[in-house]
Amino acid sequence: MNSTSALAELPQLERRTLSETVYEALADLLASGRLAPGDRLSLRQSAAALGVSVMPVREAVSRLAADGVLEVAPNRVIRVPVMSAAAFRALAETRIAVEGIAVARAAERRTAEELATIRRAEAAFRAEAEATKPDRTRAVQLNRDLHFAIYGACGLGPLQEIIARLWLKAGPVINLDLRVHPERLLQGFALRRHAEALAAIEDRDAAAAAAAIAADIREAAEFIMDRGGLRDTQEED
Amino acid sequence: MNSTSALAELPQLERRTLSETVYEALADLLASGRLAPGDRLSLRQSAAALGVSVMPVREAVSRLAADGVLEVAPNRVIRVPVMSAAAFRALAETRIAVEGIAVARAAERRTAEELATIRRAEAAFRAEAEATKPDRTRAVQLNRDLHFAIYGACGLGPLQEIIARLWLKAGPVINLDLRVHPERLLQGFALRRHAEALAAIEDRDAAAAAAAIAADIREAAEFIMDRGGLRDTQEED
DNA sequence: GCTAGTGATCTGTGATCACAGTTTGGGTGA
DNA sequence: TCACCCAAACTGTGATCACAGATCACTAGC
Repeated sequence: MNSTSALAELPQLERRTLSETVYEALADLLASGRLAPGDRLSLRQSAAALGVSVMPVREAVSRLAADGVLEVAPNRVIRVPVMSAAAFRALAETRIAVEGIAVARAAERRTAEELATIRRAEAAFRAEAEATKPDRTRAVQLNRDLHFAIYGACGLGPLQEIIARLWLKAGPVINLDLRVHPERLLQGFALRRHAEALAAIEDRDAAAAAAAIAADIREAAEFIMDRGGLRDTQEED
Repeated sequence: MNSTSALAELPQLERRTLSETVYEALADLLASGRLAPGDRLSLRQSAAALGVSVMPVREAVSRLAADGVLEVAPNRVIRVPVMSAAAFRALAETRIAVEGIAVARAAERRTAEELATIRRAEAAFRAEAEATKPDRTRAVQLNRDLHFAIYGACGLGPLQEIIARLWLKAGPVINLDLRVHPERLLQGFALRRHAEALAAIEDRDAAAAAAAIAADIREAAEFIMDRGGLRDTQEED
């Protein structure tokens, strides 16, 4: 060992377990709405589809189930929870409260670089949403990127993790709705709220930023609830 | 089937898996501070101690690890995370923000019954704390009961789950400190803040209730940080 | 023609085995 | 006496097997 100082600079390469990979694959399926509320999941089938044994899938599913993103019925059936309108409303209100805190803090504490990142993310989403033929999947991803660019400036790691879990939980409902009613994208509600949030963050106006994000969340939730996008009872697919 | 109406009254008995039982056992160990930051955990030893195979322990540990309550080092060593002072501060600030929301909502929405429950919980904690020879373990449990009696009145299920996870994460640090410095209980900080919170909830004064809980959390956190209760680096036990 | 029952096949859960990587402790070398 | 090294025992991870319970298609009986 002749150059210990050089070795110290080596980045600690993270150990990726199969379980983690499977978790991310499932989480992506849920966040993008390809797994819809009520859809069932089989350990063996998922394992076969992913080319692994059931073990990693078990661990990933149990983590998702612990977060309420999946649920195992007393029949031992794994499925994406079917949220009642009341549950969805409670989730939306929780998001408004928690994400409101994050945005408010972000507005107060954002650095110039963080502001630049947020601005870029806003522009990227705007470009996609205003495109003549917007790609919904991409728009969803860019919307997520924008929100988390904002939350990333709040300076509170635990809060960001909480929000990530809330998004995972709300993801299937929101993205399923977006697949069925893509016109919501075109109405530009989100665009307006994002612009308001960006302006407020530029001005370091915490209250206005929180209000903009709250309106963004509330309008999307109300749109979905008005459309009856929530099934009160499970349907067969 | 001659009495279908009677069958309909049967309570849906929940299925308890071994993993769940193990999870609760480990969570209790962590929440009560019997597992301290830095302590290591072995799957096989835990399984042997609980009289089960490693499988249920694996699932329980993976859930705990997903919540950041346990961590698996790149060496594949499972241990209770050693929080830096900065991480602990961030956790405390997150708790102040999130639990502040819950208390504020509880103050506005609490029913008479919920208020009675909170009042009883406050009296129980006070009785234990003012006892001539208070039982620390019991006091910790009663403190937890009081806080969650309040949060239970906020009307937002997802928010309560978030707070439960935050408590699980902070539990080892706080309760370890309480074991080392039991005198904090006697100084009555918590008692005063609890009384303030109770009074504010009675008056439906959301801001005052949030301030009281914020002070409760902040004072406990500052006490711990002043005492140097946080190890920046791991120690062997 | 319709319902009740029955067996094959699926489900998740738990136990056990196999494996690669890590830690550790005892011994051997200088 | 100290440093090094090697082997045994441990670690979590993944695969496989066994099992009880649930589901579903099908058939026997009315």
